[in-house]
Amino acid sequence: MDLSTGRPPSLLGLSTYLLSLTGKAARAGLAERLAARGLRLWHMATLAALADFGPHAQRDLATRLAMDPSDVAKVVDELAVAGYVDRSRDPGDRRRVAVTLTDSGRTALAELDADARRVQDEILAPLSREDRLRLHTLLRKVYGGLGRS
Amino acid sequence: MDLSTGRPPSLLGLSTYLLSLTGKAARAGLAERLAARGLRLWHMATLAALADFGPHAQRDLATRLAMDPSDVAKVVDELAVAGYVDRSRDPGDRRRVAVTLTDSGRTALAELDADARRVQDEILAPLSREDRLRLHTLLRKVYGGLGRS
DNA sequence: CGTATATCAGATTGACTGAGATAG
DNA sequence: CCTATCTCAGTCAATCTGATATAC
Repeated sequence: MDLSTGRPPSLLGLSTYLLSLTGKAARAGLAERLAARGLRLWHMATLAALADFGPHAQRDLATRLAMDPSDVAKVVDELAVAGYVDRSRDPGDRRRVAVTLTDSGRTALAELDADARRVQDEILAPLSREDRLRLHTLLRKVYGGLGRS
Repeated sequence: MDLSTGRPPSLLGLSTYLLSLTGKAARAGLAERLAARGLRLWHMATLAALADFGPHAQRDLATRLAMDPSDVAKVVDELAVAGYVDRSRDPGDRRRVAVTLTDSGRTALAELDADARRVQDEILAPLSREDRLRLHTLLRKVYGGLGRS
């Protein structure tokens, strides 16, 4: 049995299969780096949302990142324990918990972003600078169309 | 709180993040179609491997598709129950179980492939024909580089 | 009273681990 | 005796459900 030819060509002919494989590799690569810091992907996404848009209620974090509200509670709790975010009750609506990025959190995010770019450099190593730009543009278009149909 | 701006721009600037999102959408879309037929992604991948390369020992299927041998046992068993594959002991090495695609399996695979192409058309809807070819070429390059470093 | 937010416990799923049975 | 294949039971992590407490 010759396995040198690798995966089924009929699957490799599907762009969506390639998207799935490369996306999984990207995800796994970054997850591994984050794990070395005791964090997971949701932690980084949450910090990024706070850095880009300022304080959020937890419900709004869930909406923005398409994550489950019950998981937000846990992730935010872990970030608070690490000192990366502060939590405080919204005085105007005491059901809501305002989550704010700390200076320590901002510093950590910068390191996570550097990690992410290192992983990206590894994953996209076969592409020239121009190819990387082209790929990014195409993926943005595809991303923009998700959630319709 | 304005959530209309969506996900964090600092993440959307990462091609690997976009790969992860679009890959997940592709995976979920196909998984949904397969679920309607009582199948999962591994079932299709297994059928495709058998169609492209002929009969495999289960160990070789695991190697080719990078799937866990213990999961192969279950997937192949389910495919056998559905009548899509036949199992028989290899006379030359009676440890090995030769898995062969049946006519019924080949017919089913053709339908699954049609499903996959429909999902792909939805996912890649924002792209022109030329863009789709470009994307495919770029993804093949990226795929070809996976597993080094 | 009905709805929204946050939180928790538990179900579910996919991927992986370890051990045993059979064969080389 | 050691290794390879197949199989099963169980673990682990990520995701999602349901229920509860509090506030609007």
